[in-house]
Amino acid sequence: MASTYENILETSYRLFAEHGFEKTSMAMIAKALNISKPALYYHFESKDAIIDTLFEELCRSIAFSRFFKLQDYTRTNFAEKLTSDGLHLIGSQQEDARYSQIMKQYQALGYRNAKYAERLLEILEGFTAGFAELLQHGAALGAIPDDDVLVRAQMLNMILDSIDNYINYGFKYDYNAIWIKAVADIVKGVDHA
Amino acid sequence: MASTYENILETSYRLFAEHGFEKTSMAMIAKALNISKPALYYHFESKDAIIDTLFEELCRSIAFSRFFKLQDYTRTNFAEKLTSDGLHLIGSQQEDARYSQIMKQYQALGYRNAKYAERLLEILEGFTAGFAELLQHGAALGAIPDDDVLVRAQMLNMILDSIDNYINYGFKYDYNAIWIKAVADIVKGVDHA
DNA sequence: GTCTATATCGGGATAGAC
DNA sequence: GTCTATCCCGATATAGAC
Repeated sequence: MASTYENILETSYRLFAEHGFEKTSMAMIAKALNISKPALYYHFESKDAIIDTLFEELCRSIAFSRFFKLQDYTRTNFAEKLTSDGLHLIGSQQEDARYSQIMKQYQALGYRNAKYAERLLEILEGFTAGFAELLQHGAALGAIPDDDVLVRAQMLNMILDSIDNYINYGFKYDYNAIWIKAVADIVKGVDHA
Repeated sequence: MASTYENILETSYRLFAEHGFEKTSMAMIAKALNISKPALYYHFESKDAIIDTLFEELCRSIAFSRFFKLQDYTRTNFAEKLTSDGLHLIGSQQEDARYSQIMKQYQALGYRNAKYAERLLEILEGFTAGFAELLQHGAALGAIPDDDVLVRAQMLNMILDSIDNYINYGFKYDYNAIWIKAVADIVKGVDHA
């Protein structure tokens, strides 16, 4: 049996994804949980506190190193591994529609509260840095060209981020083909014997 | 002297970009214009009506064909023209910070009102279709390879969309280099004598 | 077309009992 | 930890005069 605290977070997450932060009132959350508003306020001092807590949880769950493990990449499997790790990430986001919907709202919150914008930028920068490190590693292995590593990393990051967004928009692009081609363009220029 | 109607739209646009739709009250808009709230309601029946009108204006101003003109592309200038047209679009968005901030809010609105989401998808799809047509044209000219035209078009669209987003985030990527490399990857595989 | 004044509603948040 | 009842505020929106 989950604690009330956890139930609140879980239900809030669902309602926020469905209706947005602004249109989800404390009354709605309470009703969905079959508890009263003051009971909510016992666990969280404000609606913003719920939003904040969810945000911190989400941020912790996103990290480049959770999806791309540098030590597994070798000269011969580099392109193949980069492809499959990316496809795995794409697949996991295609399954969880709520994730992108919530994240987009935190982006919007960034206007009024710099904290959100900064934290999200950190995550994106983390991915760019992760790709840069990975490509550097690949270049050192001789698996990919060693020029323009940063620009290549930024492109991979953008493509992956876009794929995430477009999935959320409901586009029926062939994301796997796009990612495969993106990786192919990155590794292009090196022969593999 | 601009009409009150136009002044309302202009001022609303500015305030919405600065504070967001929800935190911009009708009272704020009225005050900024030195008119009263009821005067606002004379011109627009609701706050949503202002938001809607701005949205329609914005949508009309965005069209693939405004930036990329098919008839100007030839076999020899194809890559060069695709690059410069894209850079031009990127440059114009770097100058207008408000544009992306407003657009992101309309994206967020899409949750509760499908109309916004659908219209924005139409625009994005218009760009993808535009790139597809352009690349098809380029392939017919012999300027670029003729395989995977759709995937290539989707990638260009994603990169351009991402660049727009990242500019808004405040990232200091080298966007010109990214776009140039994206175009180079697209045209790769064809010799130009 | 614009004003003053006001109605009305829904939201977040709290007091105090159990 | 949870409840009932209530406060308070700010928002949209309107009535009716000028």
